[in-house]
Amino acid sequence: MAEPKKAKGTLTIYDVAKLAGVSIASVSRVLNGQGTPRAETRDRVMRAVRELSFVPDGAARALSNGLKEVVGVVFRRENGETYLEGEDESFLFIDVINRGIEVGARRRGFDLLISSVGFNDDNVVERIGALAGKADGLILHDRMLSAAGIARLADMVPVVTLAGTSTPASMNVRCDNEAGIRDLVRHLVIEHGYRSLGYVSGRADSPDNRTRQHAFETEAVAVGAEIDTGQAWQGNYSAAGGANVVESLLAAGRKLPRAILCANDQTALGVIHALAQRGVRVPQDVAITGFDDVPVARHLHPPLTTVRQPMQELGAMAFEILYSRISAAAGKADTVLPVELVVRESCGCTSSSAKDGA
Amino acid sequence: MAEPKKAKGTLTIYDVAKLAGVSIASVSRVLNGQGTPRAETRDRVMRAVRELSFVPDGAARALSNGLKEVVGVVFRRENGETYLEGEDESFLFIDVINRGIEVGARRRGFDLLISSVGFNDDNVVERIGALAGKADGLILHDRMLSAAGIARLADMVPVVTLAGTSTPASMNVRCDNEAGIRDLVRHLVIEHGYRSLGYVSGRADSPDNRTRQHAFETEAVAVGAEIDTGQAWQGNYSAAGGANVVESLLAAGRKLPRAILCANDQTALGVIHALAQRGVRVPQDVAITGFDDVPVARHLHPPLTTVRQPMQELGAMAFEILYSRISAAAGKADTVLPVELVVRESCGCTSSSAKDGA
DNA sequence: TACGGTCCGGTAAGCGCTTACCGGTAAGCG
DNA sequence: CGCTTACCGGTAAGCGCTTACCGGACCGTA
Repeated sequence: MAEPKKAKGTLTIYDVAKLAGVSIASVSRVLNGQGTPRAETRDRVMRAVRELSFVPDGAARALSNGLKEVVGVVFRRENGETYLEGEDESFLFIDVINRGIEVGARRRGFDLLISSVGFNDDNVVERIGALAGKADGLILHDRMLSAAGIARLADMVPVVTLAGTSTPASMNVRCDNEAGIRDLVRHLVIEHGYRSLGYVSGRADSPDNRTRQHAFETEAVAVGAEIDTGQAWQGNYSAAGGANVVESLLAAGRKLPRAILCANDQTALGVIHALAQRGVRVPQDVAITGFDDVPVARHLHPPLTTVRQPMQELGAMAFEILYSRISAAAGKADTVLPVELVVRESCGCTSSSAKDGA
Repeated sequence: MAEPKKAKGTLTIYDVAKLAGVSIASVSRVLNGQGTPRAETRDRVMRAVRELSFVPDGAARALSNGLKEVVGVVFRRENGETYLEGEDESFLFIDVINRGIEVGARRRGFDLLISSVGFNDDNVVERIGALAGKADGLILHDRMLSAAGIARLADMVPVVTLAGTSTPASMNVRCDNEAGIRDLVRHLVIEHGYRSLGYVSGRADSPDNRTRQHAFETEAVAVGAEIDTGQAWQGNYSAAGGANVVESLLAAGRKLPRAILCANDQTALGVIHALAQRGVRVPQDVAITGFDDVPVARHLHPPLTTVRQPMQELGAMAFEILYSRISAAAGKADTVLPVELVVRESCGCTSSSAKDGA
């Protein structure tokens, strides 16, 4: 406040020490709460720090401590510049997860170094590698990189992937897709007595989708329901994709199964819309379920029965796993978070029998 | 790929140098493209780097170079955990701006260190201060901190604020609110001949809002229109706030002005909705305009006449300003980006006369 | 053959911090 | 009253990198 300081940013612990009349070691100790400095020493240091608006240089601390307290987070941009309607949803997911990571990180004094990757960027691994050099570890969102790419990065720093699969070198955190689908199938078959089921899939390259589809087939067989499958059921996680599946199924004159599980809520939204257009009633003629429990799910007509994934916990957990790996060289390779069946009305339950998990 | 490396992360430039059979200086030079190493030297280094999956440590580089290549970005979370419907909009703004910052940053090899702040977090300045220690500069989104808080941070690192006002120590980037409002007022008064105007304001504490309101009053007077003002016109940037204003104006039996400017598109959305409820026709009875040009603006009934702000450019510009300050100790204190009037139909233009800027 | 000029590449210092180590002072004890 | 013990706090090394500086090798020229 008083002296004309040197060129901003050149302020070091030496300046503080000089002003406080102590050694740099004392300044460092006070700042980090190490040792047991005398009250007077502490005061003098604190006063000098305040006077100078001193903040210790993160790079120097990192170098000395071997800990940057920074975690790199990488996600995929849907496309270059503009944002489409449908994109909001996945955007929101990413944000909620990142928020979870941030909450977990803050608890340990870490900050988030964020980088997004476009669909057809090149040198992605190199770019993320550079990021890795500035962080203690990396969290990679869904569908970022090939297994080989992940392995290369995992060679440099600890890596946690989300909703993927763990590799020898990287750890993974995901939600319990199997349990979610299993609960859905059982609810539909055992409680409602539906005998025929269909599954509108998500993007073919998504591990989450593959897991869900596989769980669907396995569980349906286990409870003795018929399933309708095939290329016609291929969606892509979007409402448009879901509507398409219904259109082409109907156009081909196929009889719809009694209940249709959708890969995610967006898809269910499209399916319900397309069905309504054709005069098919939900749930009287066909029961529909989603997956995710996005905010609008409860406002659909009928309110959507779905599976809630704990997105924010997912992020927080991803950080925690990474952190334990960073600080203790140990971390669970594959972590599965529980999901929750949210029964509303699109499955055929009535608002009185449905217990909305909200 | 072959040797059992030392504990991951302990890999240094010395390891690379040893494997390549050169000195650390050569490794560094090759990695940074300095000097003119022989082709053979370069090859040996590159091969060793690849073999070891080496990435130079960012902290050490930063310490040595005096440049971290990291910019801190701070924004405000609307509230703790859940996300409300209306929040999406501002969320999106933040994301688009951040995306702009990222684009600008990438060009210079910088990454984004991101931190969000809750409404009633405490020690905000301390927390951001810690962030500042890990970054070369800070970009603060709208309405984060008091001027004093900003000043304290600006004492530590270069600071750019968005949509605020510059202080002696910090720089600011914003859109040209005055011009936007001026264009709107002129269009309504001069081209359409409306003689009475109203302005539904945004949050009272928003610099953007204050600027817009002031420009509205000034310009309306300048072109000789009557204006209706007062407490009744206080909105809060939300659709609900806009609807509220209309409700209470109507409930009080006040005659509406011929045209109403809204502080932002969200507000206009609420206003149009409330008006429709009461049977007031837009634009036949009352013309409405927004501000921002959010994606839905063109899909409203009638399509909304508004002002487009170059959000992504805003972010990119903020970074560029900050960067010039970091690298050359100079940066424009106050930067104003041009906006664009987007004439659609809610002002009374017809789709043929309106030239949609999309 | 000898000498000057180029060009590479190695050696070492230093970036700002943390902390092991050690020395000095004061209090406790015999 | 002198010696041990404890407690603070200072000195200096070292974290992994960049780069100024310098020396050696090789070329060209006389």
